[in-house]
Amino acid sequence: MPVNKRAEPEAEKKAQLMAAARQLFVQDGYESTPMGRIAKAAGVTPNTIYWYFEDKDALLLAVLDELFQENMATFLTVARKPLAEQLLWLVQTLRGFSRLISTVHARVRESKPVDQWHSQFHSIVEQLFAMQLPQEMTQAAIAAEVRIAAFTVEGLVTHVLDDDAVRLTCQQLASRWARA
Amino acid sequence: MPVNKRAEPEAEKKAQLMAAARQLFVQDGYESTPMGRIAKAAGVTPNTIYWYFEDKDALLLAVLDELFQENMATFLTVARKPLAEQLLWLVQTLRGFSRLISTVHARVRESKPVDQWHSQFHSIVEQLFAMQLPQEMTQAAIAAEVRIAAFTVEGLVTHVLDDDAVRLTCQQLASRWARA
DNA sequence: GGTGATCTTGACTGGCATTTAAGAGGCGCG
DNA sequence: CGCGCCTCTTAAATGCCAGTCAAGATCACC
Repeated sequence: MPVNKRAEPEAEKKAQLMAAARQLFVQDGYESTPMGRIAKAAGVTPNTIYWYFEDKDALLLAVLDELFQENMATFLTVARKPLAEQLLWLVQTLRGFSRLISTVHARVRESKPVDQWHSQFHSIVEQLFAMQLPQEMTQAAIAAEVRIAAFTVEGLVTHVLDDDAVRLTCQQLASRWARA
Repeated sequence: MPVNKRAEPEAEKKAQLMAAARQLFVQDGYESTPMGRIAKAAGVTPNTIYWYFEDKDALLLAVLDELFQENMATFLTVARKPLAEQLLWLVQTLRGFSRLISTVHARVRESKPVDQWHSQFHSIVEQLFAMQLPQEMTQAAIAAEVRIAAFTVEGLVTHVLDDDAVRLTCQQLASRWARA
């Protein structure tokens, strides 16, 4: 039996709420945006959000998934460029969501779903990098280098740094693999 | 005019509150420990804490300062060992306070005092590392390497990893400077 | 033993996520 | 057509928490 033949299907309403949440999460940070503000931005009352999302955490995860999918698509554009450039692209892209990145790291401890999302995100991104490192390296060395790269990216994203510092750090990081 | 000739001088009471807060912050995390619980652990009412500390933030900073001083003293023990060992020591030490590290990074955005503390901490630690890198490197390269090291340490501290992974990553990181 | 500074407390405020239960509106079936 | 049911929305309430306020209690010194 088909349900939901309303003017505005569930998926659409959900997307609206996510758009409002996303904008505020990115701009003001997850912790600093009350559900009430998201609701107002979407033109509903706070409780309505709870009909579409289990809780604030679920809303966060939905936004994270959306952002991930969008940027994964964009990544294909730079996937064949040199590693240093990919690194720089990644950092600059993530910098646009630095508050969200901080939030994820903060919430990993208290929210199992966020923890899982975070683990999966790391797995995918690290896999993507690992496969581009020189074949001569041992598995252990590759794993270590990947961690160094991942953590450096995170640091560059979450700390206040000027663009030069970011660029130089990416270059320095990549220079390691060029001559190996 | 001498004040505070009470049985329990201000400094002592402050230390008690800090001890209670520290234990709970490290164990449960700053965000998950209400002032009330700290108060109960110290045998007072929540409001008493506010006589000794401006707010929860100030209490956090006091604990951070204490931790920093204590561990800075211990650092002198390993200061002359090879860089890779210093790195490993640092990571293992900080891992004991990983929740606090996450909290600092999360709060940097909303609390100027925490931001300042964090900046100063980075300055000192990075300075300590920079001076041990090979003299032949350019200033820019040193700065970049230091950032890579600092961010890698942070990543190793705040992410869930087994000891082997931590050790291998430190070695790999340090191997860069050995042959330079 | 009174006076003022130092400390402690209970009661309160305001913000927030989330729950509960009561509505409003459309859909299909008799 | 109308009646009940599922879908959606809401107002009102709950409970937790950081922080404020104003009234005590305790002490140090005169």
